[in-house]
Amino acid sequence: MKMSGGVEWALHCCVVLTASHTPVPAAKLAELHDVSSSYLAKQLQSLARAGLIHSVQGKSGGYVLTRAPESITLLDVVRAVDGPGPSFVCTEIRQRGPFATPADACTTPCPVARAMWSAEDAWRQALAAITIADLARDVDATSGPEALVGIQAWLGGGAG
Amino acid sequence: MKMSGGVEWALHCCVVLTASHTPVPAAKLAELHDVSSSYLAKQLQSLARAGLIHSVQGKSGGYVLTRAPESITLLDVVRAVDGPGPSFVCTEIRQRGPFATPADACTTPCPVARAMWSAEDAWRQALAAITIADLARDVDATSGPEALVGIQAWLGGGAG
DNA sequence: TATACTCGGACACAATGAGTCCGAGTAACG
DNA sequence: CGTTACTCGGACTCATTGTGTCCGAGTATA
Repeated sequence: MKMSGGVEWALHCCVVLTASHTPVPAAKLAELHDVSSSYLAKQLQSLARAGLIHSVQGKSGGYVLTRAPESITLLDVVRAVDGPGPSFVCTEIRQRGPFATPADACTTPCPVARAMWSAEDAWRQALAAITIADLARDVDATSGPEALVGIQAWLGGGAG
Repeated sequence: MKMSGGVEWALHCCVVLTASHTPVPAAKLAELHDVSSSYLAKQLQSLARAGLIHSVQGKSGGYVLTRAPESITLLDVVRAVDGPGPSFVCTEIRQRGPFATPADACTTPCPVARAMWSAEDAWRQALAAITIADLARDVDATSGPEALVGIQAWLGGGAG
């Protein structure tokens, strides 16, 4: 199992967007993180499609958070970028082979699938308990408050 | 994020192996589940490499569980088949770009990675709390005890 | 009205998972 | 004791998905 690397980029972008109330172009976010601008655009599009960020077109356009950072959870971002479906998919092999369980008896999901999904639920619950605001606070504590302030100024100014 | 489909097969095989104390060939497990014998062999090899099942070669060989079903957790199987590494990988983008965090300040992991890994830990913890014996018990309750008994007889007998 | 800048989706490439195959080794059997 | 038939084990090929790139449509600005 391997999570899409775009999730990391998207999360960092959300944290950075916390520091700006004016639209930030994708190119600027890409330069800030030193990643491919074209590919980052794809992740931002996913976030926009999910309604987490709003796209502003035109000359001084870019992306802005639609909600308060406190009301955007990691689960929202992961679902938007990595897809909403479950990672474990049940192919119902219990209904195949010489000892296939008859379809009548399959009113409840396969026990194997139930177990795997319960673990996934624990994962999602943990993700839903953390917000972008929590991350921003944590970054502040780790790198010092001056870091986000400097980024904020850089985002506002036109220079690279 | 997508989990390897082989995990499902491996789990079902472990449950089935619960019903037999004599070696079961991979071909028989494949026929029982109506899946590709060649591909299932790969998953069984992963389980054997991880020490969860023991391979017996020769004419009446096959696979047997090495430990009691109560002491084999879903996490063991998932780690064996799907790989032990974390699904979220941190590329340390905080150390890149114009506002890169200096390496000196990176004594602790990136806050983003910490959050994602904590969620993964919750997932692993949930998987570690469920054993193959639990699954077998659940299958018994769902499909009736006669199912596993029939399979047991079929595994022992030579007929298809 | 012209312009320059933005996003958005459509287009290639690479890595990983899915599936297959044949050879090495071993226990049973004559 | 030799033969045989059956087993696992690893090496190979193909399909799918993620990664990365590109150009065109649209809009606020000057």
